[in-house]
Amino acid sequence: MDTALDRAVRVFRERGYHATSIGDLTAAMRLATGSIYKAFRDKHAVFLAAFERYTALRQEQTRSAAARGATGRERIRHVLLSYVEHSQGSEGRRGCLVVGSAVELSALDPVVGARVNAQLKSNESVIAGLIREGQADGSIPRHVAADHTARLMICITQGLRVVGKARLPLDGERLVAVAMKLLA
Amino acid sequence: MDTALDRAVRVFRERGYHATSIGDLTAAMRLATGSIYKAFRDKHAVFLAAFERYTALRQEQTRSAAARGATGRERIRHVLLSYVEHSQGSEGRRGCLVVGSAVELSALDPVVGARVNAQLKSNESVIAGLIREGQADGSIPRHVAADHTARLMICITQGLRVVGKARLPLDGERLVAVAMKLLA
DNA sequence: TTTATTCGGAAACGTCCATTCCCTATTATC
DNA sequence: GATAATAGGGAATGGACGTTTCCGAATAAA
Repeated sequence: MDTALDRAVRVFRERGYHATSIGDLTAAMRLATGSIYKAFRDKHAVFLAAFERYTALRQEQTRSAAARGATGRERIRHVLLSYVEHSQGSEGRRGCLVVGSAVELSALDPVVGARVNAQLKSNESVIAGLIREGQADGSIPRHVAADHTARLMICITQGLRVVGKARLPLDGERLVAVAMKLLA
Repeated sequence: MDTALDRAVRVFRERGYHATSIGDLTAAMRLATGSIYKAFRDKHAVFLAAFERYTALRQEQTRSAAARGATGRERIRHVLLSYVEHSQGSEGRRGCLVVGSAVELSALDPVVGARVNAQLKSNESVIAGLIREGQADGSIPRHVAADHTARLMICITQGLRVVGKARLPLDGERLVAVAMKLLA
């Protein structure tokens, strides 16, 4: 079931919600129509489950990226680098389910809207936490405004996914080097 | 016809492409079905025309925002401020047609994909031009990498639209103040 | 006044979609 | 070994969508 959901995640990331038909889902999930409707109430429920699974996976990936750094500053650098990597190439073209949901559904679907909002806030507080960590360990100056800088970094990460989906090439090292000025 | 197209822009921004039915368009454009199909080949053509009109309008708005500043640096500040303003409140909830198209259509619709790509590159070169302008007038240090900084700023602007659509509040002055560190 | 033409409106059509229903294996229970 | 229960597959259905076509009104030309 989880592998079927992973396949659903993939389709929703590529096509978005409305452009994904039940036929697309049956093909991708290798499940017949009836089986999908036995496991989920409707298409919307499949999407919500896929969204949940996607965010859990991404949170884990971000966590492990952060763990690659020793200081708060280095942790943020690795998180940003990881975002750039995920926004590039075939993975980038596949897109981010959070960004996709925010753009396509957030305004008209309160349930999805709430989850997107919660996810962005959660990501933001992770970044803000890393900034404060860096200020505690001395790798980030005290005068950096943790909250506003974190919010701007969220904008950068979400923007990276948009730009990546549009196939603009992203030079990870250089881009992140510029972004790190925000922590000066 | 142009006012009808403006109304189409509005619907597409709010609902995206796939969630907008011809019925939505007739209601918004105050045109009957037959009239729309007399003016445009199909729904896709309406969307393309709306996209064209939207980008023209936004380009003009950005231009006039830039004109509010005296130096290259100040021009960029006003452009960023203008983006934050447009990403907030009801205008923000309405969304950006470029971001929406990038996320929803770019990967599967080559025509739209090309236009989105071109639009992003155009915006990026405007920013890069302003950075070089600032370097010429002394308001921006020479060591700033115009191209990479411009690309990162595009990420910020596109990310702002995503975050704005998700209804996170944006403190324009503070956010832009942080972003201006990229020009240090 | 009559004819030709253009423009907008609305009904009609065929397709595709989400959802339901029913059938068939397979597993568990007695 | 027979039966009940469950899970999966696939055809059927009702509705909505994009598109086409036809009709009437208004305008311009003769």
